[in-house]
Amino acid sequence: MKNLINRIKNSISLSTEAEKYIYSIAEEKSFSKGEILIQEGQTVNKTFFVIHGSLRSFCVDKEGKEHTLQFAIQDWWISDFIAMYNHEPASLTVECITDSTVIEFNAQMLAQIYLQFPEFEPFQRKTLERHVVSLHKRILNQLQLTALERYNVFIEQYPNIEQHVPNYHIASYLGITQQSLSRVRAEKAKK
Amino acid sequence: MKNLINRIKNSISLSTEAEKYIYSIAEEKSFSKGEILIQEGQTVNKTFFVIHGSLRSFCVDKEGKEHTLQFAIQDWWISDFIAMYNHEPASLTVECITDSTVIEFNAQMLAQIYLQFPEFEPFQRKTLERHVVSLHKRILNQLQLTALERYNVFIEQYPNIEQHVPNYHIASYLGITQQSLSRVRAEKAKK
DNA sequence: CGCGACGTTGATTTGCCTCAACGATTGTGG
DNA sequence: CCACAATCGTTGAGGCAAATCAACGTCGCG
Repeated sequence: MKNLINRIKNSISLSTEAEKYIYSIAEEKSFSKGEILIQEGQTVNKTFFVIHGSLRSFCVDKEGKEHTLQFAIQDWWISDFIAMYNHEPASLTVECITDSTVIEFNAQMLAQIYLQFPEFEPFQRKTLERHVVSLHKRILNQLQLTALERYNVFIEQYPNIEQHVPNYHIASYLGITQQSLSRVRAEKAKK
Repeated sequence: MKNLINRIKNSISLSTEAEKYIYSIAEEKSFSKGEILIQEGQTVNKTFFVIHGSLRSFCVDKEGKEHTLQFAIQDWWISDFIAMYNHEPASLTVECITDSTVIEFNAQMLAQIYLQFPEFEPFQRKTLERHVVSLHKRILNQLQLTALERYNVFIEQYPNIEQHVPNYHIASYLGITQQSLSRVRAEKAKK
């Protein structure tokens, strides 16, 4: 929990009351590998801040294939933001990849925080701006890079993550098959 | 300009002073087809709200190919958000596709607005949330849909735009070549 | 041990790219 | 008003990167 408070304090000054409020709407929870934090189809009233471990959000297409939208490691937020911001049922599943500890926020209560403590607005605005930037970069990478190049960018962006998450999840994030990723990695290792 | 003011008023209540401030930092401008609003490499201190017409942002890869990140039509915002939010030189170019009228904002002055008129925060937060949602959807589409399906989603999302923007720009947004799009459209028309 | 999960490799297919040529349309200068 | 070039979309031929289908090796675990 300290992690998050410190991150916020780096960005804005936090009153004691506001800090108390955060503690009142947040709950530290642990999940083990394979557990589902958000299930496709359900109403999304939670968002998670990762203390340690790794999680991912993904959708399942009409052929049953999974496509990873996001990985989350320490200090990242994860949820089904499409569902949460649009107030619609989840189209994504959020799954625990390795044993993890997260801070779970009730989304409704979190939305209240801006009314009670407007000082959070700049913090959230900056978080959203960073999120937009990373999504723009991801789209540009997808448009202009080859599978190998995207893989290289990935392992640079998520160092060490490959040791913890299976390759077929990484493949599904990069938009290729597990087999193609295997070949790409073999090719890369040769050089 | 009225468009934008009304949009804001739909979302938040706007004091007379705040409305005056908006007018003071915004300038309505017209650009003709082909004009460049933001040039790759330059410092980005502008963001645009579209009154009418159409624009796009794109990057140029190492082989000289263009990749369209975003189209903007009436009531949309466009800029190089990567550069603007990260305070770095533009990696994108923003170009006028058809003769257009936009409201140009100075990015620094716009950033000030939140200090002087905190009531703007919720408006901007919602704008950013919608932006994140649309980017998430775009990434999911790119991961799971075929070229034809992506094209269908595109013309649903931007109705009428195909009449105004050349097909090779649409192709570069979808992540395929102009020729492939041509074949996809021929195939679609047959059925 | 035997099973399931995961990664790799091979053979074949396929969707899209590349290169190239060719109409149709539009705009421009003589 | 026409000749011409430029722009844009289409179509064909061939090639390539990645998908698909399938088999197999390895590792960890009940």
